Amino acid sequence: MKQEKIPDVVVRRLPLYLRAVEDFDRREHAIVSSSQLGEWTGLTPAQVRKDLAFFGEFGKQGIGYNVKFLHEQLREILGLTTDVRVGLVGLGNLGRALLHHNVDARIDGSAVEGDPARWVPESLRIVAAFDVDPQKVGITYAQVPVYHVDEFAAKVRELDLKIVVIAVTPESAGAVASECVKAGVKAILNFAPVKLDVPEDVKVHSADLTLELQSLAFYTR
Amino acid sequence: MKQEKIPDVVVRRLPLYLRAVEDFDRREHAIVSSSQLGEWTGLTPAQVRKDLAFFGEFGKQGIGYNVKFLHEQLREILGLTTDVRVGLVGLGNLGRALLHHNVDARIDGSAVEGDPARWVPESLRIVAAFDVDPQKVGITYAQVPVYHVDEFAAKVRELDLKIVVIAVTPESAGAVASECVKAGVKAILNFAPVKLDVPEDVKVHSADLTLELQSLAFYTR
DNA sequence: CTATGTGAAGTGGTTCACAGCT
DNA sequence: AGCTGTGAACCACTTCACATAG
Repeated sequence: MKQEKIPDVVVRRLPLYLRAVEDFDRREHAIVSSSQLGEWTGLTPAQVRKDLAFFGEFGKQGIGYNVKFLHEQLREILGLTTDVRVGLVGLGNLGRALLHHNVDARIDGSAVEGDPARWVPESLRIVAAFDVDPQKVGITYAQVPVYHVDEFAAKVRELDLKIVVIAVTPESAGAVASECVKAGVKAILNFAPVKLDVPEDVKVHSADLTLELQSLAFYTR
Repeated sequence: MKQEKIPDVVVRRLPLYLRAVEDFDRREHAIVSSSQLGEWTGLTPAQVRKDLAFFGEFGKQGIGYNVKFLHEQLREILGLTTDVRVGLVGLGNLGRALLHHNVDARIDGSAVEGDPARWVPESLRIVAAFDVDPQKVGITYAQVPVYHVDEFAAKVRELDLKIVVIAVTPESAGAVASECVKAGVKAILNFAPVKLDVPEDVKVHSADLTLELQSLAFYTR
């Protein structure tokens, strides 16, 4: 292991490994091999090993990886061992659906089979929502308090929001992103169909439905 | 230009170019250069040129690209010049939000500034939804008829659905994907947090909220 | 004999740089 | 002079293959 910069592609695969390991844990495997993880995730065993090697030597040669140990390590690496508090801006249809998703995953949590709670670990949770609509401000939606966007900066600090989900109109998304940057938020999940201009040290992942559909359209001809 | 296989990364950027060109068109530019497109999309001019060169010689040396012509070519390439009919399986919170999104983008369509309709061209539209809940089957939600999943295969053929959006529970997603494959669907947008096993010739794009959030969490430590 | 960790080789996508057209 | 199209150089990630440990 060398503590160099971790490629983004690798970081994007980590949650996949986490999910795989949780599944093996649930199925009571004590040990997993890189081949098994590769099978599960659809990646090559070599890639699994290389990726994990960025962060340490988690396996035993000739044996494989201890499931519980690797699970803990991955949570550690991803920063999921402590609470990661998430804010949501924009309570339109999408924003509300995301809030429902947020609680649903928690409520059916203790349920059997497929156990959705596993997919949204306790540590990663939307704890505050923001909107401009006076009708929405002040209420509690899906167990999450809704504040006016004017309070955004203050609440980011007060609640120590680490990630912000942007689910507003394309026209407002840029302004919201600026607010995030000003407030010191380093990670943004953007659902608005616009490119957000942010400093290098702020990570933006975009979930742009239209872009996805349009590129899929290419493969239908 | 050489009619080789187009890399997936390139295909994923095409909708971005389309969006950029639409914006330049809206702002009444007759010509764009690869630098301008690069600026808009956040890519290098060289990459823009290389990408477009996969499909033909659309520009004029010393001049740039004709906006209207490039727009038309991109729509052609993406297969958006004819209707692309989309089906949605799963009418939970997320599915319903997607349907609203579907109409909203259309209704405010003629509005000014930022013009959301541009982001969801007429040609790409959810025209049928499916669920198992008898309460939902038979109604029309957000102007889209809701059928029972039992009718899925039949409706895919009847309505010529080209893309299917999966917004069901992780437990059912696999089965729905199989149905898609059987019905000949070649493109799937999957919102369920599971890996779908499909043949090579079927494209799956996954929009996995939890994966995105978890990988973002990495950058917050 | 099994499976990790890792240099070395390979692959594929990006950037450079320039010929050629306007 | 300005800008495209493209071979060549470059770079980054992936896969191979093997020394090493159990």
